[in-house]
Amino acid sequence: MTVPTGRRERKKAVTRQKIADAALRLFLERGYDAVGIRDVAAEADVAVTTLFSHFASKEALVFEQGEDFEQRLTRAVTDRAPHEPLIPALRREIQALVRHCAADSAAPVWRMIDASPALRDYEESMRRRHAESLATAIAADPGLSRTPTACRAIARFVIDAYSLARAAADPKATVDEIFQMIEAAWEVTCPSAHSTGRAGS
Amino acid sequence: MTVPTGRRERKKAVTRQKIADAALRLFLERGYDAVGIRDVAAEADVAVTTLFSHFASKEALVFEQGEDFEQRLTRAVTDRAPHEPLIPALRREIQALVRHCAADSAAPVWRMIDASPALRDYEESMRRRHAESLATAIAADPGLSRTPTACRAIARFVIDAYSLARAAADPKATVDEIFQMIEAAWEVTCPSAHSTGRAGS
DNA sequence: GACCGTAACACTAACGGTTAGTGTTTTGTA
DNA sequence: TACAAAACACTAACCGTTAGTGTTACGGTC
Repeated sequence: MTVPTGRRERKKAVTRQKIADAALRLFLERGYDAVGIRDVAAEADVAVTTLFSHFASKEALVFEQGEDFEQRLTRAVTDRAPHEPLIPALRREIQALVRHCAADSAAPVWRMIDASPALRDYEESMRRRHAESLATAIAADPGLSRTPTACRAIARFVIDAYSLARAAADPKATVDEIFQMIEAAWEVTCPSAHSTGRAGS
Repeated sequence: MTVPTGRRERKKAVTRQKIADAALRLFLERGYDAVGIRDVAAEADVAVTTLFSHFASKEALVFEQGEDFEQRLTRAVTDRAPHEPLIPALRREIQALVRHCAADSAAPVWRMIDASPALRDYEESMRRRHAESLATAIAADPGLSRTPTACRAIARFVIDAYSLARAAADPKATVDEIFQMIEAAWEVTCPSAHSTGRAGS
């Protein structure tokens, strides 16, 4: 039983945060590649092995924090209004996510990520996992009965939109442009014949 | 001056092939993760540094061989018949590439790749570079004047189709299904008028 | 044919991320 | 209070990769 109440949990969270803070501070100060794991561990005053018991990799020190990404996308699907069409809901969420990166107080972090190939690769492979979750969420919605392949494809396209928009000069316009394409791609997968209208349930 | 005729070039190519062969043999025998760089170097009877002067990384030992991928895609764009539409040409090429992986004598290699996260990640980040080349090729075609964003998006979608199809139970059908979506997405970017669904910004 | 610049190759040693192995302390619960 | 589990620490290593330093073999030139 035992609701994992917990002092231990709290201490663990504190240690984790201490590590994450130290890492981010050093990374922003000296640059991601110029800071070693041993530096971070020393700065956070923990052992290297302790660091790795909290974070799976060096890259995770950057990403595995308040990243709602996956949840926010799947919830944009599952929690949308009863008859709201899928694609606009996703577009709105992607817009919000992109805005959050571009104009945020956390902009230096994203500049750092863009500056390091290791971090960019890590992010992309993360996003691929997110795409799979998103595909599952879409496939699970009884209102839109599409093939698994169509769901997976659309999920990838949405992630592509995010990825391209984040690198673009005008992120907002980029999202809009790509989502027009996604909308068209989605409608053509509609099971009930095809025309402009969508079938809903 | 001097077509780089060459005994030296030949010897270099031989060494490179010797390394690649040794690597592939060991990888297939014991599994990619169970074989170290030092093992490969020893098997090929070269020094570790020599190995790395021929291949940029361990993963490159698997991929950096007869991989036409990038060229084949860009050529499918640039070398297609004068008035042949873009998307069907790309679809044909992707079909060929997927078939080549799935039913080939080289199937064990692809099974090995799918079994190793490191290799999968490497492949994906490779494909992303390929997508950029493809986008450039599409953007350079004077026959289809689309925005850079539309070109980049379509290029990504095409790569997604390849990626999803390779993992699917029925690759051919998967390519066909996703390319119907891509076709729709591409047509909606046509510069020659048509009512836009909404106003954008 | 001797000569020189260059590129391939080798060897040692190391660096940086990551993990195994082995305790030691803390903490929740019996 | 005692015990099991989990966090934490430390050493030492593994593995991919690179720097530094030579040595050798080739190709083009005089």
